[in-house]
Amino acid sequence: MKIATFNVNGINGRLGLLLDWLAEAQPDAVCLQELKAPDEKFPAALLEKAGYGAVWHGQKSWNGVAILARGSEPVVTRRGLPGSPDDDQSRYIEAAVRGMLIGCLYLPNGNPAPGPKFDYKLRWLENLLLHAQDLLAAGVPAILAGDYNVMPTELDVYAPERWRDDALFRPEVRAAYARLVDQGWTDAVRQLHPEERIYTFWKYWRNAFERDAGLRIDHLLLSPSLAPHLTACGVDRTARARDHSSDHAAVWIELDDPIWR
DNA sequence: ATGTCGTTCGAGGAACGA
Repeated sequence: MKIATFNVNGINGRLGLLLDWLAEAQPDAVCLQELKAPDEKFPAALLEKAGYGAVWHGQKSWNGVAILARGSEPVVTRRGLPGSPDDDQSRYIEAAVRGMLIGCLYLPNGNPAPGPKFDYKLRWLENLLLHAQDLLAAGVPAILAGDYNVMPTELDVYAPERWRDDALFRPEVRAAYARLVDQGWTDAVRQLHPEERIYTFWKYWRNAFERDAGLRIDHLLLSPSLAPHLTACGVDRTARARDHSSDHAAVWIELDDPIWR
């Protein structure tokens, strides 16, 4: 079973790109972030035509997350993280897909730091950690995938010294990410490629992609029951290389158990 | 400090978030 995460940076503005990528990559399940579209403008019919059932949690202008499943309808288990009823930003959706629970998240950027946006990011992280702990306690096969807006280590940044004070790399957020992983989650890409420089995002500015001046901020975390089934992973750079692409590439993993095919 | 996008509002291009 192939599961991917892709920050599309505007689902309607990049619909052609998304459909091309789906046809080419053929993922079984996909987490999408930054839809930048309200619920009523989610292109469900076109995705259905492409063979994907979908659930979504939209928002006008900003944020917005969705989960796609090839040949089936994801069953929503929650929209928004528990413990944050006053959070009006659409950044989390969770659904059951083929016997596993998929949490799709778009963590706050948090810049400028320090400041209220950074505080919001830290609060959001703490809520995520609480929920992630509950998922592990429930013992279900689960995956938490999305745009974390966190580079976990120096290996995940093309120029660590320049990002030291950025909200995506500050010690507080790296520590929170490390605590999340320490709960028992497996960072899939790092598990298979512990030493390799792998990026998933490149700014639009200054030919960052061409220079490979990137960041690894899109992650797929696997619960203990899923981690042993991880067989492969990758970053799809071809879509990022196209004109008018998202600033993120899609990241995918492959799980081997026939139960999940 | 800079640069580049998508989106909104509202009718051209600025503001905002990333």
